[in-house]
Amino acid sequence: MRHGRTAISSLSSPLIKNPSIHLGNILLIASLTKTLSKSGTRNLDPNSIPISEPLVLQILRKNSIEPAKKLDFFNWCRSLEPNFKHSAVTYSHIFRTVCQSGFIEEVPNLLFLMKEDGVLLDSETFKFLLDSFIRSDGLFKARKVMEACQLFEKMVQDGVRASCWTYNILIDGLFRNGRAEAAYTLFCDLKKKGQFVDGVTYSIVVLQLSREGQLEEALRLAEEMEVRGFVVDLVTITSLLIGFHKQGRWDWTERLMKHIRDSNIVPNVLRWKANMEATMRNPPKNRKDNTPLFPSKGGFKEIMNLLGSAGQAMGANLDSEDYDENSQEMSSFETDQWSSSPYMDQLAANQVKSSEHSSRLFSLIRGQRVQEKGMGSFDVDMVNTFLSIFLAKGKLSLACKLFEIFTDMGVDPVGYTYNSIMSSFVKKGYFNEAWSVLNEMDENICPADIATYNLIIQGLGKMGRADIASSVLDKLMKQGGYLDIIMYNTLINALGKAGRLDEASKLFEQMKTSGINPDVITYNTLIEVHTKAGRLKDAYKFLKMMLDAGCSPNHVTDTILDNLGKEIDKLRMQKASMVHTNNGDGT
DNA sequence: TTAGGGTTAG
Repeated sequence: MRHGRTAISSLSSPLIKNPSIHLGNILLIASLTKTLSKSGTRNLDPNSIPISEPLVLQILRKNSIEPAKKLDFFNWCRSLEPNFKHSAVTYSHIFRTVCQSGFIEEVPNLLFLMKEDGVLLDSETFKFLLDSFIRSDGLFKARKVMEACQLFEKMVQDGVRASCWTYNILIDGLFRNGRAEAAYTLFCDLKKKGQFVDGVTYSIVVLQLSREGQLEEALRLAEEMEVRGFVVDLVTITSLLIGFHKQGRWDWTERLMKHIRDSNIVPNVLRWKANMEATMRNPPKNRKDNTPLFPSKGGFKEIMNLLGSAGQAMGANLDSEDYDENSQEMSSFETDQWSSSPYMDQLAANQVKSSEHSSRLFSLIRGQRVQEKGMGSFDVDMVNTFLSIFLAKGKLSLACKLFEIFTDMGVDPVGYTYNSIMSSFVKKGYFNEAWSVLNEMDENICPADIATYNLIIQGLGKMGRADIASSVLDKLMKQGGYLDIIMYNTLINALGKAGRLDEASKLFEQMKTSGINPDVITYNTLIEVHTKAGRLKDAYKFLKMMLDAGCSPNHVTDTILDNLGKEIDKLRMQKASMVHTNNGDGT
């Protein structure tokens, strides 16, 4: 009851002047009254209900009230009387409400009001806001790097305590949003000052270096971690191992072992992997069945329809007959025969039992790390990681077997697992399989996320159906989704490969206007598709743009530029020979 | 159950 004595009924009159607010608050007042009578308030007199903080919180916590109306209510309370102030808890609530429901643009104004109310942002909410601004996990999360940076500076100025945690969100966000330079500089500065750097900070930087193929530097940092007393843990090691794998440098694991104090981790990871492979080498039961992977409820029907006649085949189950009729690519499938599969039956029938032989090898209790419990304690994320490594190597059979073991242990595959499997089907050109998984993927089992959409676009691009991609995008946008950098890059690639270079360039512009900084992949893709199309001037234009933007080329750029160089030479030769021929004619 | 590992380019 710390705030005013204003009665609700007397407040409804000024609101009527603003119809939209009025409508929202009629509902709120009704709900408020209901809440009060439920909580046993006696002699409910609408003229004497004070707006108090507990009441405000009660309203804000109600799931049945739309976020927009909560915001209306929040502002309405504030307009009641000049002295009304929301509390820190209420601000924390309203921030979560607006961020989680797509009203992130309300944040600056709310911060302003907060300052006016003399309320200081607590560090939890600070972390939450920073995270909302800079990361892009879900379909509906906004991503605004510049705003995030400004928010960060402002908060630190206002006296909110920065921590390793907040800096890590910032560094990771900068890396993920094409600002590697800024991220790395920040990391080095913090290190120099000896502040706000912990094992996770190192792990974030090691990951980025590994991704970029800068393995020497990544290893050096891992070594530095040890020297400075931070544990090189499983997450960091996994990042490095994936980097090694991508460069085909498994031999580097020895160097890694030398650097790591806990000498058991790397051997354990490798032994775990070897055991897994051995288990999978045991002849699978290979019983063919045509049971759908997932209980069918449909979904993505619209996309299937768009594909027209090709869509006929898309509902097809995993049936080996299909492959023989298809391209050469398909016939290699025979040598990498997965089992399809008793486990899938179980999955479909919702009867997942635990199996005897495999559960001893892999215990999947989330959060337990290998250094604590030895090799039986990898978590779900670890399995997903290796699944991806197998898939990237094109070992679908191994990957599917792992998937079976995984589900057999009673672990529900997460969306990521489905995305991985579909994605590698798409990469190998098994579109029917990919679409059938997609078709069966019920929104309730695993909601489609941005990665799902990304692989659809990738698949459509590979099928040479970039034309359909825009329809998929429409569907995504209608659901309130947004495009992330991977989506843009994938689309640009798909359009470029389809020879629709102007559209690709248009998308590039759109990407910049929407505040997403093109990264090295964007530029590489643009240079590559323009080179292949013989538009060398344009290719060169994008190269220049890349350097001007301060985006450093990487090893992939080298390969692409080699090709560009060759094309330019070829053109010179042609010109020279033409001149030569002309001269020859002349003499 | 709280920030980091698994999706995009050659």
